[in-house]
Amino acid sequence: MTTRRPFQRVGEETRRSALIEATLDLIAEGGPQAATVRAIATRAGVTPGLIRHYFATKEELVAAAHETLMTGLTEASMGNVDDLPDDPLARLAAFIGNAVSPPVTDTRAVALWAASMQLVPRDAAMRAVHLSTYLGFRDRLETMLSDALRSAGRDTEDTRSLAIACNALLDGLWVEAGALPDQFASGELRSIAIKAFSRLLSLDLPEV
Amino acid sequence: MTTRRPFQRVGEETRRSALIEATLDLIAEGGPQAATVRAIATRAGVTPGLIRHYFATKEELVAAAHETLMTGLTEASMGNVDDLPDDPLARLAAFIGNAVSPPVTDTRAVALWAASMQLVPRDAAMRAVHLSTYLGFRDRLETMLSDALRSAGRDTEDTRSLAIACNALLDGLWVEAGALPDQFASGELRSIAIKAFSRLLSLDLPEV
DNA sequence: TAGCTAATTATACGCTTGCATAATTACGAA
DNA sequence: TTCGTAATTATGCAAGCGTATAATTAGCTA
Repeated sequence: MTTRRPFQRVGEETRRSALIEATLDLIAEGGPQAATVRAIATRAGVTPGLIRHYFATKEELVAAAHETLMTGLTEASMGNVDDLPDDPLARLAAFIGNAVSPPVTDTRAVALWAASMQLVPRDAAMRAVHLSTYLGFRDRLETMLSDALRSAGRDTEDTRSLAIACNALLDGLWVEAGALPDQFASGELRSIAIKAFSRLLSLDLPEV
Repeated sequence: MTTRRPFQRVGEETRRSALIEATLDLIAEGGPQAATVRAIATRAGVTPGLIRHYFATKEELVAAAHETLMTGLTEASMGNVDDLPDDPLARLAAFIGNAVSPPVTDTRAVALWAASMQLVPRDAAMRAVHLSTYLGFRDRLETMLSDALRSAGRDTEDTRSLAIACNALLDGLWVEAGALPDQFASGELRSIAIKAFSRLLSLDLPEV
């Protein structure tokens, strides 16, 4: 008679997030191929079958992991912006600074994001999550942009186009910061981002 | 007695590039995991064993495909810029337009780029390649930027910072164009890019 | 025309994968 | 305290993977 592995029952939310965390860790370390059902289960301290109990398919688990990651990044970019005084320019500047500085610019996060981007074109669930998180970030940015422009008496701008460009700028800086952290002095990207936004918007954003 | 599949002998270069093309096509259509040895062989019109004859390992084939693609991308971004009249603004505008339009903005290019980005943080060789191609592109861009600024009598700008920002902007737009092609109207990104550059540089770049 | 050799096909092996399903057990409810 | 049930483990399967190796054949050379 062989002894069965002992286990504890844990709340559903705890288990789901443990599985998601394990998935993110594995992808960050070894790319998407490393995140096999068995490896995820081991990392999460459970057996593979349990994954099936919480996620109908592995695809579903990976999509959930991606959503968790991206939502976390957006929140980290928001940082303490909500606590700032009600100055649209200062708030926008703070948001920009957060988005291109640690902990948002994290090697692990960029690697994870890159891994996800591989799946986006092919996987409908991933594409849906990517679209919604992308638009979520961009919409937040667009709101701040139009607030800032309005506060300067310029409310006739094409904020959609501006938001697309600004979002792309932040994305690009974020990727390079994560991929080549040694190429940029500490704070250099923040300064570059603020200056670029100032010129893009023809606004004088505060550097600190 | 079963009949063996008839075949033709073809030059080595032809076979290699056929296999590389098949690999790129498959990744474009179904992501990296769709590019199996068997699928690649079928697409290239040969049997799987032949791959082993030209590439010691599948990894080697994928690396060759990656190099082929990236080389082609750089060339496509340059496009016909060299044939243009010697107007720095027009040349810069053409370069920008190319970088955010088909065929540069291609799903398979973005997917492959993402695949390599994910290796960059933990693979020294990939990091070196990424750094050199990144800097190569950025340096080319910086040259065009300073040419354009000088032609407008503004040669005191911090072109390094500008190039970093402009490069990030192009990268971000390029990625989104490849990841979410349906989110942007045809030519929209080109127009957005030109306008954004115009404001970033305080130059009036031609839209066509 | 004959023969040699490299290009190509054919076959098979060992692993890993995701997923289904059956067996068990922890733990709250009664 | 007992019991029911949902959470968890255990087992297995079918398919697909990359790769190794043997068998064939196309096409050049002499």
